Amino acid sequence: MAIQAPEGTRDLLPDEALFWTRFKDTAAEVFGRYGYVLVETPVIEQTELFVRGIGEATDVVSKEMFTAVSGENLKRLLDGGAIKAKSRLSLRPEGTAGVVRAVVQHDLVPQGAAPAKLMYAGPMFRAERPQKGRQRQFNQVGVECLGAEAPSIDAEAIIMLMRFFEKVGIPASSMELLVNSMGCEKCRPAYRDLVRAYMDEHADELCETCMTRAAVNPLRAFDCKNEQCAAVMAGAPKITDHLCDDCREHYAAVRELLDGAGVPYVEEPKLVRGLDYYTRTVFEVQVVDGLGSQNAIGGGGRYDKLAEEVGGRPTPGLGFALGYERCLMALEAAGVELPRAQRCDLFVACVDDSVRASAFGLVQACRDAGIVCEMDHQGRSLKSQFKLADKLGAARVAVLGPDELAEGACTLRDMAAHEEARVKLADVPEEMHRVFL
RNA sequence: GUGGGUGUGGCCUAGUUGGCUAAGGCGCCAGAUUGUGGCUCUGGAGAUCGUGGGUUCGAGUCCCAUCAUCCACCCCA
Repeated sequence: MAIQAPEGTRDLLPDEALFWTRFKDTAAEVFGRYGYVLVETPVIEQTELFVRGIGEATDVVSKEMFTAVSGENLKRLLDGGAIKAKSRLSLRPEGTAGVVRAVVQHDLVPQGAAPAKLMYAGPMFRAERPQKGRQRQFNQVGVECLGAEAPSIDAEAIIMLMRFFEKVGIPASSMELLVNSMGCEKCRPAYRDLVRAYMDEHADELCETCMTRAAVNPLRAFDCKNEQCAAVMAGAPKITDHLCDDCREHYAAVRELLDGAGVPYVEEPKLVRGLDYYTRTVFEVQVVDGLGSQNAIGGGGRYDKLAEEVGGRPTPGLGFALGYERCLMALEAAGVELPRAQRCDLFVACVDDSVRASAFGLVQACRDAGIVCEMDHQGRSLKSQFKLADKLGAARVAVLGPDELAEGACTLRDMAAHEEARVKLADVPEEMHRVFL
């Protein structure tokens, strides 16, 4: 049997590859207006980075990472040996950890400096079972702002995320922005204990996994899809009622700025993110339909302690990631069509084999002049050359036969207008430019 | 990792309670008088029915396994 792409991966064929490129370009253009510039970090990082940054207990790290080691080190591991920490590598499951690592490593935020605003776009890898809206290799576009904790940073990032979604064609009416604050290391532990205590009181009404969560990370219980759990958790203490003064003010300021910008949002006290590094502001953008049960197209938040986790000096940070494939599904649900990658401005058709060399020369001259030009390479009849030209969407067809060649010209046909005219071969590139510019 | 659905030419499908040379549409290729497209018509190529076993006189149709895929759980973008 022919070899197929690995489970949960897929090929971006020409039309989509073009769309993905434009998607990234649009992101760079929109985010660039807010001062964000592109960085490229490795697809593999030391496993340690993700363990420390994202959190060892998170699902992403504990069971969804692809580990990468060299063949030689793999042999050592299989033989029961040990390898150096720096040789333990993983394919990145998300983009933030790598960018923050790069910021720390290259000291992009020296003390007293203006914040670093960075964006990235590329594949992420998670060893999950694929389903609608979830693959093992998928593309994300994200931004990270390090070195500023002002609520205006949170607000502008959220605003530009919404602006981007609208720019690529996702109807505002089909999106919902959820926001919440998760507090900081000062107020969250106390709140977490409150939730845990509440859950213990209702232990007999909650599912098993939720009770496991109560011990490890009680906040995750808010995500449980079990109806009864959801009902019980609806009565649990809300983080927004237990924020410290600083966090409450910060959160209020973010909302005020969003209000001022006219960006609609829904406060969702149950919104908790699955990655350990989040503090204070968290947000998520969901689409109403078309995405199955994976309805979040973007999400992020503040992570003021992450730089320290990775070994840097204390540096506040904020970022978000958006899923390209999920956006694509949202666009398809909205009826947006992808552009065609293949195009052709001019097709040179040969009447018989005697003119092929001349035709080849004409094609080459046009290409050198910047025209997308093609000819037949399979000895097709003139009739089928026209069919091919039509299929390629050629705007003009240059017919080259013994008659034309005798006078150093070709018959240039306007496919849409059904009109033809004799044009000197040397004048074809110029004529094409006249038509298209 | 767990659960369920699906797997027929490049694509989408038909295939009745297992039975004559696996059917249709799209697409592809070639024609429909003299050097020309998009519509229409005609003809043609192309499938050992995901793979490997098994039951049977006989299996695309039943059973098992395996692979792939889809959907859901978990979790995330």
